[in-house]
Amino acid sequence: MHPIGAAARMSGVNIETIRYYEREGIVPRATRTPSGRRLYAGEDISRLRFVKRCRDLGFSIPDIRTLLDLSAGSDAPCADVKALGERHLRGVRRKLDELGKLERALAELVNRCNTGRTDCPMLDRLLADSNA
Amino acid sequence: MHPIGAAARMSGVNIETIRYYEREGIVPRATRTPSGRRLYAGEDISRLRFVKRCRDLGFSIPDIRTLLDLSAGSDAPCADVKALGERHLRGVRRKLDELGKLERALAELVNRCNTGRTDCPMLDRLLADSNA
DNA sequence: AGTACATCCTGTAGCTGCTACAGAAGCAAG
DNA sequence: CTTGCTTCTGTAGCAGCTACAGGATGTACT
Repeated sequence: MHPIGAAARMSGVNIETIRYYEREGIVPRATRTPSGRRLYAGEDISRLRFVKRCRDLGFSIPDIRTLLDLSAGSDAPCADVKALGERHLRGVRRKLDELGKLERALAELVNRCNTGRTDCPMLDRLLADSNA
Repeated sequence: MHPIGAAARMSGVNIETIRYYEREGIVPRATRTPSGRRLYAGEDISRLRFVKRCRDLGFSIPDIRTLLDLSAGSDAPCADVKALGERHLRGVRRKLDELGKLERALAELVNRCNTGRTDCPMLDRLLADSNA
């Protein structure tokens, strides 16, 4: 059994975040020492790692809750997990697409800027009232 | 002079957001009718549009403040504007890169899922304690 | 035993950029 | 004069943490 600091190091989730997850019910309440300090067993740390992996993949907290529920079920309903993953993937691709458009627009704007003179094509564009 | 609803329609910035920008000092305090309603002139609406364009390009509020200051200066320091744009562009590209990695990882995970059976490769991966 | 220092506790406030109320007041049309 | 739209202020909420403050506890060393 490890105190929260060790659990944080082992899981890659930081201390404050672990406490936050506990408040939110993402991880179960830790057992405590007589003085009230949290203690984590191996499976608790695995769960923290699971949550961290999901977060790194961009899953939302509600999605993670669902994934945890699914993984806790007697049968692991792969179809549901896959559906959730696919939905999330579509969201990620949409964002990727939007960010790509943004990148192109921004790059074009920055490229116009030839720093030689004082007047600024980028600023002019942003300030222009026409949308042409 | 237009009331806030018209200003919102004309600028594409919604009413609550306009008031928020005013509170934050992004746009100057609007003049008011005797009864206290906000009134916007053409230049106010241009400014709102400027802010909107910047937000659409992903600039943060502090960055927009800087851009507004730069554009208000007697000389428009193109070099500074360009530098800010480039810095932002680097940030966008970094995010794009990260999101791309995430997309690949997620796609691989989802692809592994063959919904036929009850046990779930994706979940297994997320749950696994090894990082192999 | 004393003391220094790290770690931990709870509870609350802050971050970004809005958005969504509630409850009151003004305004325009029939 | 009533109906219904718009606007007002002020406050709280969203996501997902992060950063305190102020106190207790644990550990290591002298």
